[in-house]
Amino acid sequence: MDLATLMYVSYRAMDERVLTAMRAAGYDITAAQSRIAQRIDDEGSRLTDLAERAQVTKQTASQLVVALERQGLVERVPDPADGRARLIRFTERGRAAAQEAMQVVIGVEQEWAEHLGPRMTAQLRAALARLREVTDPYA
Amino acid sequence: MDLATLMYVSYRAMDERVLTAMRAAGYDITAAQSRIAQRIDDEGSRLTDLAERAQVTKQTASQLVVALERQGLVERVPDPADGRARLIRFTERGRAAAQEAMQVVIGVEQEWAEHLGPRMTAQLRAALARLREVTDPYA
DNA sequence: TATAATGGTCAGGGATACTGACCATATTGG
DNA sequence: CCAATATGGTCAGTATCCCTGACCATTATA
Repeated sequence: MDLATLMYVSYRAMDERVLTAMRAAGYDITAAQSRIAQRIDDEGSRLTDLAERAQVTKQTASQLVVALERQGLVERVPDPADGRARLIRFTERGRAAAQEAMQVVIGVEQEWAEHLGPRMTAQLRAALARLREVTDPYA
Repeated sequence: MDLATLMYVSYRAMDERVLTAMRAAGYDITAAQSRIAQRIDDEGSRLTDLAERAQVTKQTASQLVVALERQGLVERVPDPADGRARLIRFTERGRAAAQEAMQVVIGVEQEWAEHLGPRMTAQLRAALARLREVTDPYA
């Protein structure tokens, strides 16, 4: 099995775990919404930036933000620095959700670390970080 | 950045490379179609098995197979062992496409290996394979 | 100040993937 | 041996994702 497929398998497993946990916690969120939400800065982010970071068009990003907004997880406020722009930022509820999701990620990573052992875990992280240098267009 | 997201970044880069190359070679294939096609055995596979391996419903798998069939990449033949089932297998053109895709994957992996060096590449593969033991429901 | 660039939205469409209902063939328990 | 159940697939309908193209408002630039 090639490296990319191996990565996909585990990525997908994580995704599944996080979404299941979030649904159990009462958040009706999807994978794509989560990928956008993960990229919102604490001070708020512009749609264009979110789109670029998530590697989707701004139209797609906009749609996902609308969905997050409908669930009361984010809000859009005017950007004081630019009359055209609006800042997307977490609501209280959104921040709580983000933290909850992060807890799940940390938990799953701990499970993984237990299975791999500390040495292999460190090697995995180092290799992936290094690989990112040539695979992440927005690094 | 968490491990799963790091994996997603590189997985996605590979995906992009393969699809771009395939389109350049005249195959009008999508990522989802490719994920199904990758799982077709040389002797042919049943829809249900493909669906399970790709972790989608059989309805979704069926739809993707139809798309591959329309492009002349796969064909469906009755399964001699079971009157209900049909075997999905590559056509000549499909086999050629699969090989072409494999070449691209190998090429990209070589690029990655050059960036990481042989030691880190081996560590990455070993760690991912090990991780798969706890993340792949159909391993 | 006219032109171009940037931040976003609206409209429309194709692909992906799901649930639910259903049919045909195989398998199994009585 | 046959009724009940399981399995392999299809059909229909729908939500989400993500795209292209067209467009508007504001900002930056020549």
